[in-house]
Amino acid sequence: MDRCGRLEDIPLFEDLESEQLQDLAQILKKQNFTRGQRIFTEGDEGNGLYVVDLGQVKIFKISPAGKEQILHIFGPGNPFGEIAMFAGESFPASAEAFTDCQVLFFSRHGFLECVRKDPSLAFNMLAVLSRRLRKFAALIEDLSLKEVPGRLAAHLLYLSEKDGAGDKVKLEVSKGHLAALLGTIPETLSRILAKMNRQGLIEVNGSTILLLDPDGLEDLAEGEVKLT
Amino acid sequence: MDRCGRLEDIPLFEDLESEQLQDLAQILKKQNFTRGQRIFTEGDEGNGLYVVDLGQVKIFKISPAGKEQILHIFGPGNPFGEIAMFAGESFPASAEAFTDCQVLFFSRHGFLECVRKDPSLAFNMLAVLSRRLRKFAALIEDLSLKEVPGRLAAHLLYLSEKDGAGDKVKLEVSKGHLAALLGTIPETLSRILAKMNRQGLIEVNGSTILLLDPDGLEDLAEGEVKLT
DNA sequence: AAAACCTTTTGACTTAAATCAAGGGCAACT
DNA sequence: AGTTGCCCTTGATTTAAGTCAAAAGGTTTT
Repeated sequence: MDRCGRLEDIPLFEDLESEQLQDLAQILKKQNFTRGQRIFTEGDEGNGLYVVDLGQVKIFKISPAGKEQILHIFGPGNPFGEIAMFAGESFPASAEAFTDCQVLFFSRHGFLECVRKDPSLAFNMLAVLSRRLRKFAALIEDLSLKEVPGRLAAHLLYLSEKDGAGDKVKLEVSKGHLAALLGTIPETLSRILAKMNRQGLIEVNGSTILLLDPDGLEDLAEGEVKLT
Repeated sequence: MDRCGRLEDIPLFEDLESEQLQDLAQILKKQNFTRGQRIFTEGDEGNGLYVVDLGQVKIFKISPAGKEQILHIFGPGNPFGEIAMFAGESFPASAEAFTDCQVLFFSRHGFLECVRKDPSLAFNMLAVLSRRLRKFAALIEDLSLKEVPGRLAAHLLYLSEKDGAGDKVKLEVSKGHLAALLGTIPETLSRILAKMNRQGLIEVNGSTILLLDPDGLEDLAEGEVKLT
């Protein structure tokens, strides 16, 4: 989705009564942010729900030492800031514009009203939250039980599946950001890419990566083999 | 909560119409498990929702090498297995009886029917999922951005807050399990406890830990100081 | 009380990944 | 063309934490 022309094109708002769509359209406010601009910060009080309309938004945590763990990079159609709506009021992580972007903002009260009225919206929201829990569970598993090569292999396979583009994967983020997504640092990522390259698992060309040995990557991702 | 006598005592079912409570009571099935018994395994098809009635249930991931990351230890009143209900069908992690336990099981179809009928149930479910997302986000932060002493310090402070028992914390799980909860191994945990002891941060007596220097622990948890 | 079992601790060692520091490649701008 | 700045890579080193092995404490069983 390149842009959310109509509300009903947003997965979260699928199958909604047109009455609710109108209500939502009423309370919606568009906001613009430039690349790098902070949308909200961990700990801030959450006053509503955001949906990416245009561009990309990064959800992340950062340590005092400055190391960053990216939790999500959301594109058009993805809601964020929802946790604060349903549990407590503070944001559990920070959000900033990953690219110049436009977001739709729905006030807490108005949105909750709509959820209460339309079971479809509640269901869609439950589906969104469940998918994110699943994704987080996978990330926790990666961080706790896998080493960086395993995480990288899993990520590459995930990308190749998602894009359906065969064995050629095009990174849509810089390698530095990929490192933050994998819970490591650029230097380590660089070394591991080089090592995988040497071993004939992949072929790296700038931000294009050719998966030469998907089975080998699978073994790495499963933790059955080590990258020697 | 020591046991869920009535459904309406379960937070998830708070504020429900009595009609829905009756529906739920209809479809509910009680199941018993003995300590260590598997309830379901990651990847299994999810056919319904569980709620702990008696005892404790462990939700976890395990690596091929046998290292375990515990995601939750749930006591009475806590639902689990819900992600498979709302997003995809497979369980994202495994569940086993942490103690002998009894769980309530609600079939997928019947439960979804209730959610559709009663907005309160949807809301309660959204709150549950949101709280878990928040908890997972914190765990990801810990694993990615903090070292083990920081995680341990954070956990101890969390326990002391939760129990409200001043500065004396009683571990309800073995140190081995605490290690798996923190994403490390017993040896490492043991060493770090000993080190914190030596530095006068805590005083360990079996499974009772006295927090001698909460501020120092706070600094550790925030990553502002290192345990030398 | 002895045996068997499980948990925890301690020590010596290895290893994965972070840190520190420097250099290389590439694009944008002047 | 040259400079600036950014991103990426490479090398040397440090460090946190995992591994392996053994011993010490406890608890339950027989």
